Amino acid sequence: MTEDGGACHERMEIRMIVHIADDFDLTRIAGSGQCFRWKRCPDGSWRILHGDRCLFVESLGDGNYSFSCREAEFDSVWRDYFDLAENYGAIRGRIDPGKDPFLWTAAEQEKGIRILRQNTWEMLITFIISQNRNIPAIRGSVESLCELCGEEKTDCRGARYHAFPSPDALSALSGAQLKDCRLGYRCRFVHAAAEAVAGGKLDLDSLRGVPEEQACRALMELPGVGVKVASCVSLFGLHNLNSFPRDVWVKRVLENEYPAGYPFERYAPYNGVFQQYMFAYYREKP
DNA sequence: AGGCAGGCTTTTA
DNA sequence: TAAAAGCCTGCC
Repeated sequence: MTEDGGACHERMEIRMIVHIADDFDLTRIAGSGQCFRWKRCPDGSWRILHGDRCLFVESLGDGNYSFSCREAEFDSVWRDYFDLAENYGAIRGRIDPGKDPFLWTAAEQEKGIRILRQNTWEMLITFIISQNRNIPAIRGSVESLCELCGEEKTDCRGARYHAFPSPDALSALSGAQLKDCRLGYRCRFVHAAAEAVAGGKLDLDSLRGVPEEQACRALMELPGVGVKVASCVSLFGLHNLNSFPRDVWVKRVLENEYPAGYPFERYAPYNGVFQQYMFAYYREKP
């Protein structure tokens, strides 16, 4: 039907249609500051990189989505990545608009966000990089790292991409190479984290399922990992939905909207989900 | 002892 | 020029 601007190379991608009745807004997830390797394609689909995999997802409306994978891969990889077993509508339903109008508005406005189950190692490096930087700058550095030492792959549309670097690949980089990724003073933090994980001193898999506070303590033994970065790794990499990262925006929310204190007990064990609504909502506010 | 100011690299708006 | 999904050090 419509020509592709003359650049219509044949697509070999497999497509399957998935119906998702629960919250699932690709644009909001992409903008929520938890993933830095999603890219919107000119055709409106999203290219999503996860580990060494690449997926294209597109919203078709009415809760239907096109996924560029077979059912087996959807079931074994992406259902988990998108946390589709969790009911985010029900989590939002725990907010009483009368008791907490601010959080209710934030959640209503940012409806569609989910907490992705991302790779713990990738989250550790990404959030070490994130400190004192805005989201576009974080994206740039992560992408540079991946191009520098991530395995080169080809996606189902024939384009090249780089997987996130392995701990070994990253720990093998020289200081000068890391500097080229515009990491600044975070260079030594990234290198130390890569050495710790590659050398087996820090076993990220062993942190799964352990209490959030214990996991954060272990992460904070790394230089450059404080409370904020550790809680991001806990929430986005270990999927501890009660972890509550306090960045500058969330601190503003707590100061401005909850001067008498925020009711953490009321929202356990989903404090991290509500944190995402508040973060995204406040960041977009004029 | 624990709370706080200042510094740190670079990009973005 | 200030601020950015912060952390570390040194000082009191």
